[in-house]
Amino acid sequence: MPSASVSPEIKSDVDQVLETIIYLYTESRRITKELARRADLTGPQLTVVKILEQIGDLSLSELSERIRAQNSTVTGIIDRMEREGLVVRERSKEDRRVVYIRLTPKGRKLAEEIPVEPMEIFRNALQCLSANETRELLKILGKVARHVREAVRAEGAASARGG
Amino acid sequence: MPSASVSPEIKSDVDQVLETIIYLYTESRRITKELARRADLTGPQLTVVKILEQIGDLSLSELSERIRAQNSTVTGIIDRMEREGLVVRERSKEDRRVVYIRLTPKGRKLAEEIPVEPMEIFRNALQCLSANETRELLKILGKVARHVREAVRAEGAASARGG
DNA sequence: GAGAAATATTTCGCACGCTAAATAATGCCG
DNA sequence: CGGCATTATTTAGCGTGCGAAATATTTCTC
Repeated sequence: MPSASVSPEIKSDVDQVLETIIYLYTESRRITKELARRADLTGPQLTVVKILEQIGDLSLSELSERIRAQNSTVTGIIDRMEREGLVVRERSKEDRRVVYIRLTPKGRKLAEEIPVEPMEIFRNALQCLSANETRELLKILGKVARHVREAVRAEGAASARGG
Repeated sequence: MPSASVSPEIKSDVDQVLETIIYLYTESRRITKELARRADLTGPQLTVVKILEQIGDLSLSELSERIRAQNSTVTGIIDRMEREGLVVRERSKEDRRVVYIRLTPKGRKLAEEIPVEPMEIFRNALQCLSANETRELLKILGKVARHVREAVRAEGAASARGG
């Protein structure tokens, strides 16, 4: 997890914002992992179980998209979950390239036993803000994200020219 | 990277904030990785090289703390960097338990060739905000972080009682 | 000053997470 | 119909990332 805060002593507001975002993100992962551990799952496995519980069967690609990971990554996660008897793979009848991932009864039972959604603590913390604050936060963060997106595009163009 | 946005259709402000934070974080990692790739480095390796360039020699523990990773993780990163001749390990004379990590000339040269700090794009985007917006952002994010910390403490206490 | 507790690093085993290449099945176009 | 690009998934190889145990060294304590 690279974060590279090079001079931790005198921190500008900007660096503090960075720091806080990194804290919030890593903490949310840590929480997911901790919740998962209680059910003998890993973080990503808990995420998968909860998604399948709420949405139903998904193809591997759909699942990958949901959890923002590559297909090859999810293949591995599903391999291990299948080994543990939490899910099964089922080839689609319509398109035999597609594999659906389905919770087994064991997987479903386990999902039900974990009432808290992975991001719950994080979400609760955000709900402690007033509606105004939330809107303001969203507005400002949105602006930052927009600038990052632009910079990324510019960066991409520069390197395409040979950066 | 578990993110579990279960219903992507109707998103509340809260979920959008979450989404944006995740976007900003993952994007900042992607950018580090892309910058690194141009110098035949990995993301964490670039981070290490830049930290050592700016701060000087660090013990493995100090380095771990900087990049917010476990010692065992950093041991691996340094192993590979040493193999590539970018850094050397040197045992401390005062405390022979301690290992200092030092850039080789090759490593230093490489660091100098990468002028952009890993988080530069991200930092620039934040600097596009007005001073007021930055303060406001910091204030609100700080509040969120405080609530998360409290929730985490409460959570910890609950599980200690047998959660 | 010897044994115990503490500290710094490494080793081990496992689970992501990525890219590139391989495999399998579908659709398209002449 | 036959080949060919496209799409879905898996395989292979590598680099993190973590926790627990092992190792080496220092410090503390009696």
